[in-house]
Amino acid sequence: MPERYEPKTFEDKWRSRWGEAKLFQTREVPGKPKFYGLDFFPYPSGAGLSVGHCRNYIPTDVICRKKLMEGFNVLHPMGFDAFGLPAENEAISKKTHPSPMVKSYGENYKRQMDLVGISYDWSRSFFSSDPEYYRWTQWIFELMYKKGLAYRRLAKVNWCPMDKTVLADEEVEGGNCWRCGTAVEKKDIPQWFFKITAYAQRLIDDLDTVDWPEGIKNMQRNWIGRSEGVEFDMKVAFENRDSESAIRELASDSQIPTSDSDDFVVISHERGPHFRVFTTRIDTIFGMTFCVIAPEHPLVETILATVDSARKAEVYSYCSATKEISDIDRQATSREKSGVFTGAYAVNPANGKHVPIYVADYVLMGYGTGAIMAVPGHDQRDFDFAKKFGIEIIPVITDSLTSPNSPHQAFEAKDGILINSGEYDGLTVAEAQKALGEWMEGLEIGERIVRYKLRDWLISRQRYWGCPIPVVHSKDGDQSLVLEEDLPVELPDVESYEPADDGSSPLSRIPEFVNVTDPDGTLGQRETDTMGGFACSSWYFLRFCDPTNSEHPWDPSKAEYWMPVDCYVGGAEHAVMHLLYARFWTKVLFDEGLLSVNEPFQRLMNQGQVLGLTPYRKPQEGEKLQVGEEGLLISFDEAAEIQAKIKSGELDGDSLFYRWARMSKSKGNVVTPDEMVDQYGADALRIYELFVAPFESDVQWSNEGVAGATRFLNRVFRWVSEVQDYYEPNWESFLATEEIVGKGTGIRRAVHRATKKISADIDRFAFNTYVSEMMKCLNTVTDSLKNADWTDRGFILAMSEAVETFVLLLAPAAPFSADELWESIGRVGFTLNVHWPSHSESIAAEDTITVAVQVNGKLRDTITLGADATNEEMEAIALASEKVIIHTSGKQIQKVIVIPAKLVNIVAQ
RNA sequence: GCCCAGGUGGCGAAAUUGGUAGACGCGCUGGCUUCAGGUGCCAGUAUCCGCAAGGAUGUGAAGGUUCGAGUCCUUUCCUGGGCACCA
Repeated sequence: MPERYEPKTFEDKWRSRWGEAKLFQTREVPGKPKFYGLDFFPYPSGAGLSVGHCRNYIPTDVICRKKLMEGFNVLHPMGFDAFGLPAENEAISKKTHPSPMVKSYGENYKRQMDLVGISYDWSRSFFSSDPEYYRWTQWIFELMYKKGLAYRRLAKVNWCPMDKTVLADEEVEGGNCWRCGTAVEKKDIPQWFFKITAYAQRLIDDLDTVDWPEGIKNMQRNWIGRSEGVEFDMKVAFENRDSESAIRELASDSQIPTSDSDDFVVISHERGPHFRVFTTRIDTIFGMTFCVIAPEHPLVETILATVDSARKAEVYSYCSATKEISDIDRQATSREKSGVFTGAYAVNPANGKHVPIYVADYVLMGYGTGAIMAVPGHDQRDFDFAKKFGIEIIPVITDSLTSPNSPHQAFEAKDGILINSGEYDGLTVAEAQKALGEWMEGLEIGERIVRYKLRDWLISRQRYWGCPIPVVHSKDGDQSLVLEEDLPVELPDVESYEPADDGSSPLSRIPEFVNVTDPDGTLGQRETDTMGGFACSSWYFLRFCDPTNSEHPWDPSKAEYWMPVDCYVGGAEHAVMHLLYARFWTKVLFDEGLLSVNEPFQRLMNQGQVLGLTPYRKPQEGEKLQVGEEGLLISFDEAAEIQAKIKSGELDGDSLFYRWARMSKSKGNVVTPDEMVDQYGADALRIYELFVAPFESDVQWSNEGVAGATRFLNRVFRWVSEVQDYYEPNWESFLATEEIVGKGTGIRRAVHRATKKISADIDRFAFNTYVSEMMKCLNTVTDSLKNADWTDRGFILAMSEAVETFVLLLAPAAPFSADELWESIGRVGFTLNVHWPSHSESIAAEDTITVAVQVNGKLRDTITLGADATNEEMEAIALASEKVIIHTSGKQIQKVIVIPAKLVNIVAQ
């Protein structure tokens, strides 16, 4: 038995023994509780795993290993999200085919995961690009189609000119493609959508039933964007009677109602022009001093037909100018408001007032009705617009603390009292919203409704490397599903699969794929778009329950047993993509009776990122920077050169700087588990990753810390080897009858305390304190090794218990070392098959307590008492303390507060 | 602008319900072991004053509640993340 941690002498041995024993194979032993621990489905990149990935996989592994030891049936699978853009782009750049490429990358991932000792059941693994898997992705698509939840329509969609495909709304970040950062364009193409909007409310409501980080839940709520408000009709009025004839021509019904005002011709809203607006602040309706419609709003055409040619030209040029501005620019909040008066007026239904209708690009056609009532007194955007165009600002909500007439900004208070609002004066905002909503509903000019920002999920991609959409288009324009028995529609194996600039799919260039004969003999053409990668990852966790089923996507009884995922671990970057889609699919499958759960992931945890040190160089003259960058990424070699030049005075110190950045191959800051395992060992890497910071915090990687973990493991090995010769394997039965006195009690106390603390820490994802408790426990037991009396029987028994328990507590974090140590004390088999240690409260309890003694809340003394000391004893001894007497001299003791076993506070004045 | 998550030594951090702030580790300092050390062991390490005993200060800032606040309340500043002319 070595006195040091020498991982190279035993890691390979245990890796192969675990494999031979099929140690990680999922067991479904009847009568045991189940635990499903899952990591996010990774895309196997050519760069391989970094220590950042390990920060995801190691904690999940710790949890799963502990659950196994606690007697659970554990499902801990891993597979690969192989379809999709990143794989295809990587294959194109390497001039290879994605299929063999992702397989070899997946193999490399598996090798690295095994290297680190992650306990995955590889017998359940698959790639999302396997036909046996995507067959069922297509099957679920067909289910969606039959339920009316998958449909195709012409839509203005986000087009990435670099990746040459459309993107879902969730894949656009600040107007740019989430993968390549290119500005997206708008394009009109017929596209496939999933009707996720039908589930908007349930996707919000059921967030209350899952144990997820509050931040992720909020991001989903914001993304779905529920808002409650009132949608109502407004009549349009025109400036002069000349317009009336124009309207008469426009209206299908020539009967023009009479005017209800001397100055205006008013068209009834049933017959003539009218428009609807949506507002969340119906309570401010008396403050409406204008209306705004989006430049794309159909009402613009109607109004233009009625106005003089000069105004017509002005409005028309504004609307066409808007089309030239990109969405990103148009939606920049910093932009100054622009717009133009249309010549028409809207009639406020609440007070009959006529307010001008403007066209302005700050109102978007894509949300609500594309038209708003503008209340500059209580909406900052309307306020800015009113200021610029000199429109009246009427305050209608007041708050005793804030001036409603503030000239610099709108008063957007959500609570307050109504003023200037006729019969509604004096009501609160909430009361007025209810009253006005009911009033409008009574008159049938409006109704209270709920709106969502969420839009349907666009899944078509004009790319090769994805799951084919199992649809055939017939010549007459009909579309039909591929028969279930003909699934999967296999992706053809072709050499050339590059995307096309015109938005056509590469599959459309393959006649053998496109042209098919329908069962009824007619000629049809296959759909050539493929599904975006997120479709494939929306159900993989279900397939893991029954991965080799060739008759069904899964056996419902198996899904019922394993689902939901008890603990799902991955990065926060998927908050509104994968995590929303997977919830949606789960709900659809639940509604179909295929699942017994409504939510797929009961508990979600987001690990922090691992950041690598990244050198940058300030640009020299003529060099261009990427958008948002302050310097140019350089290699560490280049950084070293520049540093030498700075030292010699050739360059100034500002020309180089370092930054912590997410590890990526392109940044050259990746630290791989391979190099860490080689240098320090897998267990040292695991211990360090667990210990370095709280699970959810980002960490700045340093190799020095790994060396610290090695030191800890060294000390563990030295301790066990020292105890080894005296180790009593039957300590448990002896301890049951023999009473331990002296040094042994302290050892036992430390071990039982550690067992208690560690069991709780792992459950609450506090892996850093798990490791620190191991270190503390080790410090205690090795301290008692000094002047050890190996003739003391109690000491030997306690030490034997300590070694064995410690090794088991260590097992989830450092499984290689644990099994090696286990063997070295003569035990047979694997720690994973041994039951997790339990603790005794009475042994863990201290026999003395340290009482803090305060005078007026300041610590003045600490005293040690027997654990059974009463409050009265604590008080008496505290009052007798010399330091207390000094600090209370000349003062009157007002009262004494005693917290049992903790503290005495003497209040003196 | 809105919504989250955070601010604790030189550094990573700890502190179940309000009850001895800084556990555990890294780094650093001194000592021992060593031909040597990127080894191991021992001691020290929040700040300020002091030889020491001891004292004062101290969890971003300012108030408040309390016998007692890192923890609860109010205001505010800063950092990171997300959303954003969404009516």
